[in-house]
Amino acid sequence: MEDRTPVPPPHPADDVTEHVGYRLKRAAAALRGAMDKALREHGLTVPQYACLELLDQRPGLSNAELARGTFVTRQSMNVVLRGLQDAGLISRPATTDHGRALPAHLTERGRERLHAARSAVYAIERTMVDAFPQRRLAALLTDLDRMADALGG
Amino acid sequence: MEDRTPVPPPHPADDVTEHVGYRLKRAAAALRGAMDKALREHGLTVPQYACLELLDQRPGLSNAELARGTFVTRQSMNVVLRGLQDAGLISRPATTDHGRALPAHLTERGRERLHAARSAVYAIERTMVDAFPQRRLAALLTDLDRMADALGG
DNA sequence: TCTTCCATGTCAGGATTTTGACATAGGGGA
DNA sequence: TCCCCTATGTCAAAATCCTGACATGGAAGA
Repeated sequence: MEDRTPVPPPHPADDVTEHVGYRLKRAAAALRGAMDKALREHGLTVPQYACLELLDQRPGLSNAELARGTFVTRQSMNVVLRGLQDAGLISRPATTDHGRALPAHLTERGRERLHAARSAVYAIERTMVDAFPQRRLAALLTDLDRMADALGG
Repeated sequence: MEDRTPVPPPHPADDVTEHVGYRLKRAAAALRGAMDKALREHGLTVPQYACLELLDQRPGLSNAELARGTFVTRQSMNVVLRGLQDAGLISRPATTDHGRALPAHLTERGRERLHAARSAVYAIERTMVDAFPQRRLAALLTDLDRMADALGG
């Protein structure tokens, strides 16, 4: 169709705020802020919630796997897990008979806390999705993924 | 309480990785990582680069204004500015005759450093944009903005 | 004028995250 | 078997960022 792009229009924009990176950062910052505020009322931080959510869907994940799933380092996830463990929201065996990875699991308290916080987070998700035409949702998701893939995410 | 949701169609996905928030976080993390790696070769951090870029387009911005423009707190931007000032990349008057805001400006060294780093960052931007159909770029930008606006960004 | 309010710059403290490093466990070849 | 390579968990130190707080400058209104 209109492959009529004589000049490189991707982003010759003279204004940084027109760049994809800037918009992405802005949206991510807004999301982070909203989640941070909402989760504070449930006594959770964003990484903690992400960890619980991941463990709920895929029980038995190890520290390193959780770190990759939440886009932080192993070391960061390690302190997050300790916090959750001290709060009694997850459990981890002290040793394992095979390998080094220690599988983590939600406790009953962890499940309850997650379910309580989830509604608040879902409301935020809903707010985001309702902010633009729904027919574009699928495209948005795939485009975000493609960008991440292209950057080696 | 809440009447049970008749239908949660936006994203009834059972998998967290299907959520907009997750994708957004993933893309932002990938971008951050790529920029971090590229800018390190130029002796800059991501916030430092963002600050220089903003100052190049809008000279005279104050600490608080830069903070809002880069989505960090005033305090964080303050240490960033000190670092840039110590490195001789920006200049800030010690006092002002009117008000409290201290207008910052790029030095010649700052401009040179920015121009050098800019090419690396633009290459990343290009990689992102080329990862999806070009006709969707405008929609993506506006949708990201709408999400941020909806969340109070 | 004076008083209230908001924005700004800055300090102090703590929380979070990262970088760097090390030892261990397991798999795959030579 | 032995060696190499990768992955994992963990420690230590530093960097980064945020929350809370305070004092100042200016504007708006009584």
